[in-house]
Amino acid sequence: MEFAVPLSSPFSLEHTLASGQTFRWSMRGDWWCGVVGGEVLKVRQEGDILKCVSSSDAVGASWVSDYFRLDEDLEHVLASISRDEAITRAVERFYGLRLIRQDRWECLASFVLATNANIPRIAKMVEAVCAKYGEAFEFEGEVYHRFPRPQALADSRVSALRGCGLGYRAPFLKKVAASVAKGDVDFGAVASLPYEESRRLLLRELFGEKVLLGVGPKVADCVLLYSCGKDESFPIDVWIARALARSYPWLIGSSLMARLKRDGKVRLAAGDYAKLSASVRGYFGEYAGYAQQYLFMAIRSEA
DNA sequence: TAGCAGGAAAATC
DNA sequence: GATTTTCCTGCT
Repeated sequence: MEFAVPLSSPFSLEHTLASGQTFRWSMRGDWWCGVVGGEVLKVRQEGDILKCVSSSDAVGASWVSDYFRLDEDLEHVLASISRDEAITRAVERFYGLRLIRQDRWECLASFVLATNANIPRIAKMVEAVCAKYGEAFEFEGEVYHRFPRPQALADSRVSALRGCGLGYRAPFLKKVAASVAKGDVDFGAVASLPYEESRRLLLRELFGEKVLLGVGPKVADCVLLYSCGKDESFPIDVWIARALARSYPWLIGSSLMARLKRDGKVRLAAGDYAKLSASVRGYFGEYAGYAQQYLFMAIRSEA
């Protein structure tokens, strides 16, 4: 079906979909094309209108508006995070970038694959897994694959997952899928809690056991930010750590700063992550996650 | 807690 | 072409 979604608040489709928060979108001709909500969605921005084509009525204007969080007041968010020159420059440059509301299981599974990989590689791994384990369907004469159900990956063989180029990530993905398939991960409960508690719950610290192998603090923060509506979540990857070291040295503890300078590597020890996360969230406030996304784009664009 | 391995693709030289 | 790096976590 074809439909249009009017934009009443700033939005940049390009910056939003190219910001590394999601992995199943690509440019095909004039359209951004993705498989979301179990359907194909093609989107093109023409000024303050989004032109859309989807493979089902289920993915219509209200679905698109919810997915891109179009009813939320971005200007308010950006005013809130613009606390210094570095972030203000990033906001001006990538104005209209929005955090989107992704499927929770897909987001979790995708970021389990993200360790020690770059964005093109993550996208490749995700597509390979979808092609092998996701339900195939046809749209406009082409074959697409839905994101696999948790059970499909839980039932997979680790060796077959490795065949998708996952390497050591294969057993982690299978275990995470099994936990989700079994119902051990209550995403609804996670999403309903305040950030700190939701993070603990997702990491299963509340239950005293670690059910989710392959999900550390960074992956947990990505899942909370991109799929659970925790806008203050601030995932810290190597790029963000570099950006912080350069533009926000006062937010980084002196001992961590000294270590970063000493060996040049931006590898955060377990305790470092928690401290840095708290200090950055304290600085940027309730929309720290947006600040993270804009800073990520800014530092990446320099490379 | 600090150090290291992991596994393959992309980026860089 | 070889080497380094890569949106990190788990193990020792």
